[in-house]
Amino acid sequence: MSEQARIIGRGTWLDKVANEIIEREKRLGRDTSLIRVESGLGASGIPHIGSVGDAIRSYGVRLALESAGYKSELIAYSDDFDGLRKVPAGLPEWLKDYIAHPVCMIPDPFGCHSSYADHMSSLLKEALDRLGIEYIFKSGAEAYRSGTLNRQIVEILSHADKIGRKIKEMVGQEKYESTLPYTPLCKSCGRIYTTKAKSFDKEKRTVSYICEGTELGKDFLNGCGYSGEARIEEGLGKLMWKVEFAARWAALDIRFEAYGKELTDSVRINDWVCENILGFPPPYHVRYELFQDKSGRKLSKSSGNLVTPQEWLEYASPESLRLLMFKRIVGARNISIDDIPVYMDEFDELEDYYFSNSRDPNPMKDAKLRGLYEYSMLLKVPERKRLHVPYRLLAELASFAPEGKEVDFVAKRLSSYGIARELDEELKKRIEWASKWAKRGIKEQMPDIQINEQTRKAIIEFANFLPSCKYPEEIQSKAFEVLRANGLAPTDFFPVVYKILLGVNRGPRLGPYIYDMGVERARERLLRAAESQTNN
RNA sequence: GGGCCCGUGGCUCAGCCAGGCAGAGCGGCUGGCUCUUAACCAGCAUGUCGUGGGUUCAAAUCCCACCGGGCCCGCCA
Repeated sequence: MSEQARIIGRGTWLDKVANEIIEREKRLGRDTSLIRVESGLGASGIPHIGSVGDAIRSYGVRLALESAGYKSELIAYSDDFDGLRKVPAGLPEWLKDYIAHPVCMIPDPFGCHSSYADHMSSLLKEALDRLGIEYIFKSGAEAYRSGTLNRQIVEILSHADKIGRKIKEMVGQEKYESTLPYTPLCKSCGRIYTTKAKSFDKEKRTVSYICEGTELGKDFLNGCGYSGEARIEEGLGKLMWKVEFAARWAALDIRFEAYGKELTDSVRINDWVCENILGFPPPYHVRYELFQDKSGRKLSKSSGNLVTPQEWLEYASPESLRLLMFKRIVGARNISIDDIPVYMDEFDELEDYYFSNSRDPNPMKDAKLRGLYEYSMLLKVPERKRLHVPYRLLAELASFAPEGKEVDFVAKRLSSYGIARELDEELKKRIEWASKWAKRGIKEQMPDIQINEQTRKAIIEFANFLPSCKYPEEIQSKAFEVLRANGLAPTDFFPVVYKILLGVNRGPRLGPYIYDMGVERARERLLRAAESQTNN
């Protein structure tokens, strides 16, 4: 119990993992002058929040290793030589002609990058850059081309029978008892996966193959019938997934890699291959749950619940996303863009804690909270607390701010509430995030309003008076003047006005609001609404 | 067939990985401020922490079994 009470590093799971890696490396007696960690970058589809999550977490482990006094670096390895398995939802139909072609050899459907893979991994790299994640980029295709994996490929192919039997034993898959775990790029049709590797010539370092087709999903994909030989040195072929990680780990000297739970079996086999065929103790692993939407379903483009890092960073700070990933590794997380305010405020709370004088009575929790903050800031802690304004307040204010004037409008409000006196860059960014969030996906539609004759008269009268108003209070007074003159109660009048201007039946004090949005514009909106009712 | 996750106030969830008085936001309700309207202020929650066992001085948290919901693997990558 006393040894359990020891605080490791900064008290987070990142420190615990780093510590376990270090202990293990010492036990193995390996050189620890550089502890390299890896994260895979998928290149077969639009990157979602989980793809960057893997990299963010790996980078966190890197920081924790360095924090413990060990040099470390993160390799971001792009699977750009994988074949396209299906056309992702939302991408052009013509891509189906490229099924089973390596994604690095498919044209970019968006037309802005040199290939499909380049486009996808650029999105990922851009997100990582914005998140302050440092990494060394490696392209899988380039690794094959340059011979990085040659030694491992030869070892694996030389022991293919042994590996095939082991795979059968471990997961029951029989395929590799009769096929080499290597898929050459067909010299005739340019596809991988459709080729079946028949035999390996260790002397010539070639694989002979026939392009005979393969099952992909539910369909069978016909081969082109070509048969030929692939030389390992040319890099025109790749290892199958059940053994590819192992080759990478050994070739790049990887000591840690996290993985999502769907890869469990694959990692088990790769670990075995790494250890027993390549003689390299496999990296230390942590397994994490996949990110799901609020109803517990998998995030996917076709379900329309995809959360991309780009989207997140449009509405929220990089540190909020880093916090989400660092907070814990265990358990599943249901995430949704709707919850952005929660994550933003959570970060502010953590920052408040960090800079406050009160301490959690449990030293471990205290350490963890402080550590979590430091890691979320990538260990670059500011001098003092930044200004915190509840995200929902910003969003609320921005939601009825006149279009294009959100920042000024919200800043003015905050100032009048005494929350924030001046508008600095930090606050400006926050307002922009909250404002985009609040206004996301709203369709410009005239709300369905019932206006009775009395109210319509009052609204028209009020609207026509607006252009002559010079002060907010003038507008406010006029509103009451008009509604009384027409024998209306405030509840007959205001909700309708708000509904027309904002789409909801409540809102900010009317005078200043109309003043801010512009009297001409308000007049036009009110008249249009009042008149459209006449026609019904 | 194998593995995993989730189940906490009306709703959405945090807390669980390193046990220490059951929490937050939203919604709702009451009152204040306001020329009724956003914001703001004060107040309001008798919660089987899915169920049943176990460990412990102490369990939402750790262990076992079960129930309900969901996911992954068992093609391929």
